[in-house]
Amino acid sequence: MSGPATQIVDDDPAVRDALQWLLKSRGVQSQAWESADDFLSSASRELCGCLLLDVRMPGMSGIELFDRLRALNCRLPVIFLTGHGDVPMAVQALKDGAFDFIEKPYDDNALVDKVLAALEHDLKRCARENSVLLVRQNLAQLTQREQEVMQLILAGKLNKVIADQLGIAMRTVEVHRSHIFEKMQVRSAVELSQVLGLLGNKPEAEN
Amino acid sequence: MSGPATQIVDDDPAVRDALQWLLKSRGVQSQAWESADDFLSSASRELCGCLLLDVRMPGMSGIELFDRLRALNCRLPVIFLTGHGDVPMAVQALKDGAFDFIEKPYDDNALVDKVLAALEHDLKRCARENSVLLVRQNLAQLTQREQEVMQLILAGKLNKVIADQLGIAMRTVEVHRSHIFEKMQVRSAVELSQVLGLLGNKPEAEN
DNA sequence: AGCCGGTTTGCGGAAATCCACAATTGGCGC
DNA sequence: GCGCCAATTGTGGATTTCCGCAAACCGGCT
Repeated sequence: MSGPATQIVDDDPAVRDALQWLLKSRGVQSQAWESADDFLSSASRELCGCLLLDVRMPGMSGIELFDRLRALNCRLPVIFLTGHGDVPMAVQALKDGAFDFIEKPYDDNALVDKVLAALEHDLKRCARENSVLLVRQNLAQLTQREQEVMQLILAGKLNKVIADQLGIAMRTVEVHRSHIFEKMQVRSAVELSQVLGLLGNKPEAEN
Repeated sequence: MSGPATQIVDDDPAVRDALQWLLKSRGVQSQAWESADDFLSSASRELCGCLLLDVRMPGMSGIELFDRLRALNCRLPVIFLTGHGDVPMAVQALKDGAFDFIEKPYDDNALVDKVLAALEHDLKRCARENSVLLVRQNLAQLTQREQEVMQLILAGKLNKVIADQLGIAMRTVEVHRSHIFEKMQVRSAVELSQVLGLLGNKPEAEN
């Protein structure tokens, strides 16, 4: 559980050892896996850090593992490693959201730099992810009715209008309103809209 | 000025003609330029569409032109074309925000698809850009004082508190407030915060 | 039946917002 | 100096928000 670590997936034991040794020498923790299935079945999807994936492996390829993880809503930054990379493959991987794409043989310093960049990137991502999660949790404990009222509040409507529109008394709207603020841990409609603004805005959308 | 068009920059006349013919046959307007300098000096930076850049050219390379444009705050999607592309170059270009990277010889259909994707992408970008521009214009006509007050409003503070903090009467704050809403073309603090939320959220951040 | 939580409503008052009307001050340009 | 504009303030009233206190209804669970 500790800090951010690098997950290495490569079928070649020599490569795994070399990478682990290299990273360890630079103070980067890492775990290594022999195959994509191995990683998928054992690793937590909640972790923070980055992935170093070999493209060509027996069984599931690195690319396929990447796709699987994205489908599983795992946003860990992925650095591909390949000895037979071609341009179209690299381009596709990057456009699909891979963090980097490195050809073997790799330069030690360059690789470490990219890993460090990925780790730093993921720290920010995790921070964002966590605040988004918090907001979602707050949002989840809102009643159906409260969510309706919230929508109307965010639409900038006055309590009076909301009451009319929902066919209820203004007082009721006021009660909902205060419950919403309480559960969402904000103290004004402005804060509410700002907090909610975090949800729709992923700084990294596919280009 | 018409609709979105593709700007082609390639030193080889045969390639330019082939591309223009290909695009025209698919209903895509295009303009061609012989060199990066040529394009830079003649083309408007306000247009909408996409760029098709040859990487290797006498004088300024496509990559360099790309960097120049980014420095000039031009966000047009760029598709690189190259006959001697290597993986690191493609990766760097994509990480720097290029839209795509195609090797020559290219497949006609694939290239057109990518161009169309870029054009569609740019339509959305332009739409976003325009609304952002509008907001900026509104923001620009706010007085110094009004901007200060706006910040405090967005911080969720009450008029009374704002008045204290700025050392002015509450009435003055109210006046500023109404001026702000008027100039920003919104009718409540909630709308204001939503409109302002558009500014900080570029869907495309560098990875 | 009894309890609980969501939804609803009313009353009444404190606080805040919104606004029209009115006015003063100070800087800037013609 | 005069006009213009930003910034400032005041008065007073209409409207809205915010809240505590109280209570009713209903569906689900024990």
